[in-house]
Formats: sequence, C-alpha cells, structure tokens
Amino acid sequence: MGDAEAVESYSNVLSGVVKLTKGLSDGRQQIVGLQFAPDFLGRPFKSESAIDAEAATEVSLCSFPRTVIERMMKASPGLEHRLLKQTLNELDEAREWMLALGRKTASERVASFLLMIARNIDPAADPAARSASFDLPLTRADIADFLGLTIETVSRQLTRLRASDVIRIENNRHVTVDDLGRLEQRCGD
Amino acid sequence: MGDAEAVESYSNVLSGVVKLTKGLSDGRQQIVGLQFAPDFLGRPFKSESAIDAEAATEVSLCSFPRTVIERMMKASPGLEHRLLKQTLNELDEAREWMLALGRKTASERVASFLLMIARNIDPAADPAARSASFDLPLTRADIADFLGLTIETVSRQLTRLRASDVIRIENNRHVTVDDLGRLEQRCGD
DNA sequence: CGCGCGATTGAGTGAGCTCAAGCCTCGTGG
DNA sequence: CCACGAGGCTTGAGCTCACTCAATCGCGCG
Repeated sequence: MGDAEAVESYSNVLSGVVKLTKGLSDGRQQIVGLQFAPDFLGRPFKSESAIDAEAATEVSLCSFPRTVIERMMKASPGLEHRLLKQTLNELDEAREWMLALGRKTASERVASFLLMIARNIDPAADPAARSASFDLPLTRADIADFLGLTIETVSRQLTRLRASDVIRIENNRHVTVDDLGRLEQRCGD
Repeated sequence: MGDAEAVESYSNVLSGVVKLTKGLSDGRQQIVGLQFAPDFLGRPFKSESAIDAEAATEVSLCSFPRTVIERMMKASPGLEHRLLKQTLNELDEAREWMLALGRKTASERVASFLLMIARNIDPAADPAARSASFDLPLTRADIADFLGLTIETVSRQLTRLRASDVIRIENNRHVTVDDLGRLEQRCGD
C-alpha cells in the first residue's frame, strides 16, 4: 500500500489504480497502461522491460516474490491460463490506445479517456446505464502523459467538454457524464 | 498464401510480414502490430477485436481452424505457455510504440522504425553487427500508418536521414545502414 | 498570512498536416 | 519500340492544431 515501486515481484491490485510508464532519456514520459483492481501486476519470464510501475491513487496490493509465482504457474495450468487471458486483454487495450495516440485528435483522446475511466471506475457498473459519475484517478499531468498531450491541452479540452454540457466537473476531480452517448460521439470511432 | 484476410482461424506466419490495423469510421487508420515469421496470428478466447489482418508483403501461412487450436491448447500446456510468451512480447512491443506515438518526434519515429525493421529483417541477424541492409516490407503509406504520420512526413524524414548519410536508399525500398549506432542516436531513448 | 501545488487561461510559435505539382518506374497497348 | 497511364514517391507552399512560455487562480496547509 502506498506509492512504492513494486517491481521484481508479482502483485494483485486489490484497490486503486497503478500506472505503467515508459520514459525517454530527456524526460519525456508516456503512460503505457493502467491497472485497475483486480489485475495482475508484473512481467513473467523477463527482467522487467524498462517499464516503471507507480501508484496513481492510494493502492493496496497483494504481492508475492517472483520465484513463488513462477513455481505456482508451473504447478497449476489454470493460473497460467488466467494470466494469458489478462495479457490478451491488455494487448487489446494497448492497441486501442495506439490508435488514439497515432490518429485521434486531442479532443477525441480526452473523450475516449473519460469513457474508458467511466467504464472502469463507475461504481454502478451497469453497462446499460447511460450516465456515469466518478473521480478521476489521475492528475492532469498523468492524463497528459497517458494521452500523449500536454497538461494545457488536456485542461482546454476538458473546459470545452464542460462548455458543451457533455460533462460536469467538481473539485477538479469529480466528473459527471449525464449522457454517455454524447461522449461516445466525440471519440472518433 | 497471398493477401486474403485471414481471421477466424489461427495461423503461423512462415514467411513475409502481416500488418494488423485498426481504423476509425472516417477512414483514419493505424497499424497496431506487425507479425514476422514465425509469429502466431489470431486472437484466442474472443470474437476478433475489431482488428484487421492484412498481408504487407508476399506471405505464406500455416493456418488451422479456431476450434482445433483451442482443443490443442487444452491438451498441451506447452502450447499455451508458448502463446503466453509471444503475447507478452507483443505487449512489450505495443507499449514501445505507444511511447513512440505519444512522445517521439517524426524523425525519432522514423529512426526507431528503421531500427526495428533492421533488427527483424536483416538476414545476417548478428546482434553485434554494426551495419545492416534490408528491403522495407512496407510502402510509405504503410509506414505512415504505423508511425501515426502522413506519407509526406515519412518521405521528408527519410530524405533527411539520407542527406545526413545515416542511411542509403536504392529503388525506394532497399535501405542500407552503415552505422547502426548513428541511427540509434536518433531514436530519442 | 503566505507558500506550494495543481489547474486554468491567454498569446505566440512551430512541427507536422493539407493541398498541389512533378518525378520515376514499370507494365500495357498501339 | 515508344507512348501512355497508373502507382508510389518526392518536393514545395501555406495553414493549423497542439505546444511553449507565462500569468493567474484556487485551494489546502504549515
């Protein structure tokens, strides 16, 4: 629990959000993944591939040393199967964001981000619900690092969404979307 | 073999390069992965996630129906293990490109692309070799779709690399890099 | 109160896009 | 054998979206 860098071991995210980041030598940074409960955390079969894990919010983890998990995986094929499924899902998500980073405009990226968060965090996880309300798990700086934009651009796009009555924002963090359909229309796909 | 869209089955890429693409409704497109021999091709446990597979070059495949592979995977844990390893590698690659798409400049992206291709294609797969020579498996349009740029920008950056004597180009397709170190310096990381 | 941190807002700049023209190579048909 | 056209690539000119730099705001905390 807290914001330590938990590498060299496997963990299960019990609550909170963990960000996975990659950086360039001159300080530019990109968030390459967000892990929500109850995701796994860690990179089997390899000496951590230059990815840093950092808590984005208060986080509670359940972690094991590397060797233990690797032994468990050999013993129980079910575990490996579950890990494969999660990895495939992460790959799908990564590719979804490659599309956003490579081809979407700033406003489409922000809309897509809000929609993704809404779907992951909104407590009333009713997929049919046409509205959502949630706290952003990331600061503007983190959102910018996730979307490949600057803080200022993120802020301006949020302001525009608010001005268009697509979202409401309270305390800089809490977002309410009355009509998710209107948000979806702004995602570009 | 050829350039058909091979979905709904699993395949092994025997030779050539397959591009995985995602598109937006208005036609914008992004290449989200390249599969070289001897990669797997296909998406287990899911009804193909809005990703299209298309041959980038002449390709030869060895493919099986979905059901067969899924049965084989249940029978042999070794297969599932191998699939997990490849999937983890693809995830690493996808994240590498998220960094490029989100944070690298056009010239850094082109340099990174050339380096990636050199490492995958150069016949003399000697990792210690400090030079490489290879045919680009993609057209300028495909490179642009992979790097989140336009054809024109890709072309201009290649011209700049050529003008700086980092690469030589023959027939628009064949690239020679005399000093890979100089190319690496232009990747940003 | 005053400081620090995160966020917003404004003004000006520039990297990469759009639009447009021209080049090169190769295949096809006269 | 050459003319022609198509497709892929390059180059140029101008524009625009997102970036940079800078000022300001608001809030929480010592």
